[in-house]
Amino acid sequence: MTATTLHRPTHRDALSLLEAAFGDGRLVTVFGRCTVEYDGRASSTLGAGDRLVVCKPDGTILVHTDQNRKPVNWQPPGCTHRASVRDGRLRIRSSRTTPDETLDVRFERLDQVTAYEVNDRSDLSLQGSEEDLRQRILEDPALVEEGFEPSATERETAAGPVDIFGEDAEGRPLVVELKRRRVGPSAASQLQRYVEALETEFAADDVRGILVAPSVTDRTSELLEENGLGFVALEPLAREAADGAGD
Amino acid sequence: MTATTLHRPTHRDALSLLEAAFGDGRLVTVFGRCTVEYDGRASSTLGAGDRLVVCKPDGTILVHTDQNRKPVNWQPPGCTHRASVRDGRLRIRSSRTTPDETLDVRFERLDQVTAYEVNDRSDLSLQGSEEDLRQRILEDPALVEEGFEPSATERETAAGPVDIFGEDAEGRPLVVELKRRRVGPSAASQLQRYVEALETEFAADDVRGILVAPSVTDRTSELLEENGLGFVALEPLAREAADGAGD
DNA sequence: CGTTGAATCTCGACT
DNA sequence: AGTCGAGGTTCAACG
Repeated sequence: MTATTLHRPTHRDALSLLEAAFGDGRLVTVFGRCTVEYDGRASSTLGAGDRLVVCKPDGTILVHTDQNRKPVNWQPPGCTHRASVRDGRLRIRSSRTTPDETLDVRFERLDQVTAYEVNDRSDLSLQGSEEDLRQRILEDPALVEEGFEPSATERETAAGPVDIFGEDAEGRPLVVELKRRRVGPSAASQLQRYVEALETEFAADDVRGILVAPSVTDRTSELLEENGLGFVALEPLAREAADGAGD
Repeated sequence: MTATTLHRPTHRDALSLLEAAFGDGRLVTVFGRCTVEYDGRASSTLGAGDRLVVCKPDGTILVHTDQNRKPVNWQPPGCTHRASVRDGRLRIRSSRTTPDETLDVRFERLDQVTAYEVNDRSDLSLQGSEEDLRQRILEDPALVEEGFEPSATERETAAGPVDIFGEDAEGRPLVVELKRRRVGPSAASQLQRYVEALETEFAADDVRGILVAPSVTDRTSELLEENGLGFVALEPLAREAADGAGD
């Protein structure tokens, strides 16, 4: 039996299932009317309402309403779940240290409690990250510029590490800043700081900077021009139709 | 009845409940063995495993494994859920446009399907945010410095909007940058850019900058000194024991 | 441990 | 719809 369910259980019966499930590594969902209090890095209170509470065997707890991707309250992995009954009401408390944080869920009404046995050894395979973009360019540096020769990634500068560092066709230092999606002015000023840091380091004034991203905002485009920085439109994934690539 | 549950249903019975629930705004959970494919801003594939799938009436879909706070796959609010049966297997597809994104969940085994009616009008009350820190300072500007007189929040500069702008006891322009938690060098350079932008704007060289945060890293402290910027240790919430406030 | 930076960031606010 | 900035960001990598 991979799923054990109680419908409209008493708070004590719910407690029994929760304690058993916490003990043997099952994932638990509780649906009902509850209030939630959190105290830790910040603090919050949430009045009564119907919510889906998910307790994972790794110590994660999620409180979901009928809206939004983000849980309205939560605890990260590594927390300790404890269930109890106070004044005849089920309470789930999840806490951790460093930092000290506590989440309290008090149920006024229980609609359903379920414990699931989970078997999942499969890992997610994701494409389209900034890392993919880096790989793409290192395999074919001409995507940035004909004659570009990368010499290092994550090279340290006084302004922080740069994504790709190398030389252009004429032997000038070239800094490449990567962004996996459309970027604003912050990326341009970050690139400018790298260029300035390297010009100081080399006591030179011919360090070049190129921003590689799918597209940039208008203001960013101005900033790049003002600072003599370049831009190359490139997406982390090669698309069949390069429809909205240029901007 | 706020919760309707099917145990080990046929894929067709599950489809019926899903279609009904999607139609009348219920929240649905499906637990079973499934594969997941995503394509949109990035793309991913996930092999077969046991997962909890949550479909919210606002168009959110979450695929949770037994680990981590983050769903292994998801779609944000505003998506359209569609359920179907192909080759005798339940499939849930959630998609949207701008950007084009699709999530496909195919079930090999169904353990449980539940539809919940959710009533939740309660709003979260959160304390300890940067907004709280701003309030604290505007109510008592001396927390930053004796004689500080704020004149504007979110004042625009060439380097972007500054958190709090005003004058010090001697009438010099003063920029305050707020951070709700311990900060790194980026906050210091951001503040420096504000000061420089305002010195250009005023054609002056006496613009001051103060960083307000619970604490700063060592390197950041150096950066602040180098640039003649100030630092005030302050937390968004007044704590009973100001234990780790100074740094 | 803390520190750093990406993320299918999410989310709200504002233009 | 696009842009911007905060977040109890989360998360993994690295020192």
